[in-house]
Amino acid sequence: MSKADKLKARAPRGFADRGPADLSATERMLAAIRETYELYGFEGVETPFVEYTDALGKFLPDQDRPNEGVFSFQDDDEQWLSLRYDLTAPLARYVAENFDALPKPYRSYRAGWVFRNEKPGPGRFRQFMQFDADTVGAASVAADAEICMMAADTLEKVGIQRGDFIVKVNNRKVLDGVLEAIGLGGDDKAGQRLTVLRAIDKLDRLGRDGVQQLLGKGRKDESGDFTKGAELADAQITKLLLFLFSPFGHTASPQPTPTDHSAETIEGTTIFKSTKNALAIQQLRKLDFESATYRAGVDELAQIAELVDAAGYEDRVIIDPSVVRGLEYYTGPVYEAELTFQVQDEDGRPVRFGSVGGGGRYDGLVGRFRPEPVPATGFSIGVSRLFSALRMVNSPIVSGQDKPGPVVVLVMDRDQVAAYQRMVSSLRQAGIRAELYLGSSGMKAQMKYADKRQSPCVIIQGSNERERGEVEIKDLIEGAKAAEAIASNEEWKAARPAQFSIPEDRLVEAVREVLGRHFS
RNA sequence: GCAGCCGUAGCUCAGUUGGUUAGAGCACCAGAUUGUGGAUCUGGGGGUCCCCCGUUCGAGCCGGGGCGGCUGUACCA
Repeated sequence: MSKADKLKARAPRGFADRGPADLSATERMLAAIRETYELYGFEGVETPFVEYTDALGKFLPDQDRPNEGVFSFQDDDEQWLSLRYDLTAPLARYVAENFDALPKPYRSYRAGWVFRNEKPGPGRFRQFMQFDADTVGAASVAADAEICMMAADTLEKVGIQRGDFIVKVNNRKVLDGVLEAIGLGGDDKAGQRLTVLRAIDKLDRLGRDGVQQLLGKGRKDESGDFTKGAELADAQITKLLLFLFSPFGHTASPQPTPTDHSAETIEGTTIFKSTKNALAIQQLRKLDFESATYRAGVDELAQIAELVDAAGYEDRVIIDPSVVRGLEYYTGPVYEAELTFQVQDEDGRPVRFGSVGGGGRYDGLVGRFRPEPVPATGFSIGVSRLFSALRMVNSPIVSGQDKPGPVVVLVMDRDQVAAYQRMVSSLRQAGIRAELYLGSSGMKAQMKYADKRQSPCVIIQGSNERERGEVEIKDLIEGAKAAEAIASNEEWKAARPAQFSIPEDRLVEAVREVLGRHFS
């Protein structure tokens, strides 16, 4: 059979395998997140990967494009099912289904895989993990403030330094109020409102000029592709910019970014960067848009600011009116956890990491299943994104030393496998990772195998040792160090560095000693 | 989705105006060493030159279409 006839071994586009190093590092990171969530009083819950499509709330697949955005399929009874694309909608379903039994407010966390059927890119997969925490049944913005503080604690817990991240907070009511006040209220303006929100959402990436273009006629990107704008009048744009930059400077990071300036001039008014949430609230009140929604939203932000400032989080949880988040179901406070440090990619170009998580209040979601309205708020961490960020800053939680490989018992004589297996068993019974070499190659290959497995040492017993009732232990870590000084192969072989012989009944003891040398 | 760039061994890449059997380094396997990781030397396995169609006596190279990758942009619960 020629190679062309063989199946090509490849993971599907946008799906990734994970090796042992990733697995254990991810596990450590998840444990740290879980610990923080637990500390705040949240409890675990798990829901399935698959939900009824209508429970996910987006849209029923139509016949032509049943998998637009989500992975969907039909059950025996014609019911549409979908792989979940976030953890919020499934939680809403769970809470509604178990409403009477759950304590309220119900506070729970869960980590899990979610799936999105869209074009993958670097660092962007069709299967990825989220780690959420939600408070359901609490209308008070104290719940929102708490979740923001918890997000900050979580990032520190996994090894992001204070100052290298911020949790930005805004309120959809504020945004809605501003849009209303500049004449974009009403159902007929829904499309335009959406375009405006999308433009605002891009502030940190495109900067003020880009957003200004998108609010007006539109913007052309580097490749010459044109994005149609919201077609707002200049007066409307000015008001929006005044709003966006009112507590100006809160997307700031130690390094310059497109949005990081110490002052901004809009229509002759120069606005200086403020660094205090209370000041930001003052500014927002000063703008005084003619909208009850706006004032209610600012009041909520003021409460949140007061709570986080009182708890000493004012340098990490920051009011920022440019945060938009999802366009689908958020109804009140929205938040976004952003990493503010810069790193270099492989080509040495500076890269900003940006958002590693976000969330907000979704008061309408559980209510879809219930006769009564149920307020809820929650936060979601993009586990994979956070993980690669931690890799880049070398957080000890992901770069910590991996556990050593197994002690490998070499097979010198095929007819002695039972004896070798006995050694393996005695090591295992002593709690030491160990294995018999199960391949068919010679000794040299077995040494290479042990090396690749990161074995701390190998056990050697040929006929010579057996006759004396001994085994040889070769310390591979020590040996590798010793080898650096050896140039010729003859010397290398003769020296047998870091190798010693012991009576067979002292095997466990001696291996323990070797392990103790390197992994105390 | 749209736009630009790109596609030769597991990886990084050479490959002349279109001309024998397509190369290198690294990696892998084996031997030198009948029982020792590294280094060195020698040898070996690996390719539908992304795919299809076309032009040509002849295509890795030229043309068209497709697929895939990267970058930007759009969408994003």
